[in-house]
Amino acid sequence: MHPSFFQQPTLELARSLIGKLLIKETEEGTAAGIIVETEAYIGPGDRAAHSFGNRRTARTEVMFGEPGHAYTYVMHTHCLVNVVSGPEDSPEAVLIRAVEPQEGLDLMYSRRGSDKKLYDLTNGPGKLTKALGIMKEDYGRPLNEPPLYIAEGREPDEVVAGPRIGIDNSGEARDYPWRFWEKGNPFVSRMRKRRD
DNA sequence: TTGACGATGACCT
DNA sequence: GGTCATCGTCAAA
Repeated sequence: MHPSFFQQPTLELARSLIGKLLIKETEEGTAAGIIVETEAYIGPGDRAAHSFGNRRTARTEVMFGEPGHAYTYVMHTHCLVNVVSGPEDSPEAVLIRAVEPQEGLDLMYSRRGSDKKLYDLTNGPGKLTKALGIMKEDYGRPLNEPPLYIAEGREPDEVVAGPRIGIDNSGEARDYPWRFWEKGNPFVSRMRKRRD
């Protein structure tokens, strides 16, 4: 995508990313998937964001830079990937939560396990990074050129919004409808129990 | 230097 | 429904 694509407001970008293609090239080969689920994290006023209150650390540093770069983050035994959004000094990002396998299926199976069901390859933020070969070393990489980039995919079906997942300890931010997904797509991650 | 803590996933009952 | 693996990050000591 042209760099200007990433300059739209974070919530619009999160919605616009649905249907786009996320591609990772490695020595093993290329793997790519259509983005079907995202979540927006708008630092300054979002308790669920790592950059809440403009918190600036080595980890959140990339979010303070230009949009369109990768923010990778290690969670337990997994790596998650975000698209940095918002202008410079606005620490915002969009988490890629799920993709639909598009290219490099053999690679995905070898990385995730050949016994896996197709839908289980990439239907979660930690799963898709492993399937595509995205690692913490991708931190800060520009997303408009190889080896990690986003390109036109297909026109998504109906895109709907709802509360984000896995942030139950984030106060009022827990209920913000900042999660977007393609309605009915079988590769969207499963709903988790929420405290209500 | 240390310890508490996850934007998760796999596996078990 | 629940447990736990396993490690980088960050703030406090």
